[in-house]
Amino acid sequence: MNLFNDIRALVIRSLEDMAAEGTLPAGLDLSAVAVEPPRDAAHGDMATNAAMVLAKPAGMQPRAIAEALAARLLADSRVTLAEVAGPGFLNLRLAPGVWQGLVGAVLTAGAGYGRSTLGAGQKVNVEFVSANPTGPMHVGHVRGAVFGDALAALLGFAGYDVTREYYINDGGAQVDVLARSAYERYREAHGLEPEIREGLYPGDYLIPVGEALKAKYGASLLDKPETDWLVPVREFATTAMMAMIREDLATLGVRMDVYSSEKALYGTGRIEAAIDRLRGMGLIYEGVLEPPKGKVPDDWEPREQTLFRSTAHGDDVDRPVKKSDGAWTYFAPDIAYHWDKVERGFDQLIDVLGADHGGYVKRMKAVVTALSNGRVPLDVKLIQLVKLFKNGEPFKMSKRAGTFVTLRDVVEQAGAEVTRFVMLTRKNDAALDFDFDKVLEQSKDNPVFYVQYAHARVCSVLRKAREAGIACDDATLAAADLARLDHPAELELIRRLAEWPRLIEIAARGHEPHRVAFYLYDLASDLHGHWNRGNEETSLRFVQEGEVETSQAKIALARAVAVVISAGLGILGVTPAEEMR
RNA sequence: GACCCCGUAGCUCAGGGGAUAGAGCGGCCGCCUCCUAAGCGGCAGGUCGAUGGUUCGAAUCCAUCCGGGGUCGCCA
Repeated sequence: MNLFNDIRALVIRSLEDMAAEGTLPAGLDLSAVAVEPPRDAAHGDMATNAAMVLAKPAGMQPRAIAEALAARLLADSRVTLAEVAGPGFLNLRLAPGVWQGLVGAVLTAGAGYGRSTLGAGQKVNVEFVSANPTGPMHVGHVRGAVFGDALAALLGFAGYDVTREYYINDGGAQVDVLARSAYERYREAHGLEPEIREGLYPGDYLIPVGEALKAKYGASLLDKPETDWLVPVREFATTAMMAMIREDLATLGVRMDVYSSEKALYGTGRIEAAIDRLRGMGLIYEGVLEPPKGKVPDDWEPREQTLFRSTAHGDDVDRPVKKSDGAWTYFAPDIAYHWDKVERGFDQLIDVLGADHGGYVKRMKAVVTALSNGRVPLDVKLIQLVKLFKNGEPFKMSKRAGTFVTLRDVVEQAGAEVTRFVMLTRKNDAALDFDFDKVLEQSKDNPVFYVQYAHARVCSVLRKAREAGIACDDATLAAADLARLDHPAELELIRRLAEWPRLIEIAARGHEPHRVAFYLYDLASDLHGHWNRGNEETSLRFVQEGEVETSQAKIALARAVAVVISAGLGILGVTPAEEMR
């Protein structure tokens, strides 16, 4: 149920009819024809740009097209007014019954209102978080986790078949560092002084891992060379870290469908196979890179490496897949991993990465383009920094000192739901200020509270109505005499509800879950405004003393608002509040 | 030096090529005998960083500059 799509379909059909009867030339491209809410509500309910878009290709005056189109649209019972305005807009007014009927449709569809078939069941893989398994998740990971999870939910709502996936970076040098760090804690568990050298992970979170190693291995790993204990300790520690990370994610309300391991790609021949495939395309060669201009690293010296010709697909320089010592770079298993995703049949890949990985985007896109023969698009969403504040003062964190702010710190202080909502009140590529005090403030300055309050107000109305003996289940409300919703303020609120399915499609197409948060804020604002109008105009209050049928119609509207807020919060991973106390 | 992101009201930010560019905060003025005033309404505040270009139409797309941030072979 998307009224804008319905009316657009009507416009398109009318244009095709006009072409068939010769009013318009045949074979026009109608893809740019749009039906949108006008900027100014005084212009009408909906506006189409058809006449302006088609004027040139049709070789006609915009006005002539608009007028002919208007005449046709008026033949439809839903359209009550169609007038040409401005440079050639066709402004439409719809019959009140169309809007009133929407309230019933929302209540009938319930949580499904706004669901779209846009995705047409296409398989989309959203890879997000992918934090190194070397410690607990910190605040920097939180935003990516929330963003990825909400994006996945949004795409699911828009009709895509979504897989949430975590790529475990358990194959590189950092997990060896983890193993050495854990080994020191193991020694500590045996009463020895741990040597947390420069470069090791100093965090306390490894102390229980050391204890657990002692419980499992006793003293058998003490005084052994690293070559003896590195592999088992690494295995043990990464498993422990991943268990911790899964718990962290659960704390935030994030659940992955698939965990993929980098390490599992080694020794299977899949990295080699992926590189060979690229080699077969002429995209792998041995060569020496130019030193970067401007800022040359101190220890730069030209070396021959195995390179991927990413410049063939839009990158700026070719990228090494092997280090000078012959080992794979991080890039190589990632190539194999993305190939694996392509092979698993995904129609679209999305990687959610920290903004500091921006330099990685072009080569990754080049890989996916090459390995899928251009079939699979990869969209990389870069997540900007979160700056923490407390009482307006910057909140410092330092990973090196082991005193970084963890995901759990954030969730314990702010709560998972508040954290999720606030993290989505900015576009992914804009930095975000997160103030522990502000996000918990119970006032309209706090968008989480503001939206929750709107939902709670509707719940309050329903409680009052039930106390007054008015039946308020959704089925009854949907069948109410909705024609009684004839006040301009009521119709305005309904128009906002009508935008919800459209908003979903726009947000899904752009991979922009923040739009949902902004929409909910606007909807909540409309509800609060309407509520207060009831102070002066008592006929606008939802519960009308002694008038059951009118009350039911008005309550149906309130309930429809709550249904949409609830659905929107659901996408963001937030539970709607029944009351604010 | 190259690449990526950002630049919109005093501040924080929205704005899928459309009409007179919006919201919140801050400032000023109002609204509770009344379903939650934890709220609402109004006023003031803009050369959309700059200059060109594409277009019937540009904050939006392209180019070039300016300013801020990030990244830049053998880390992941």
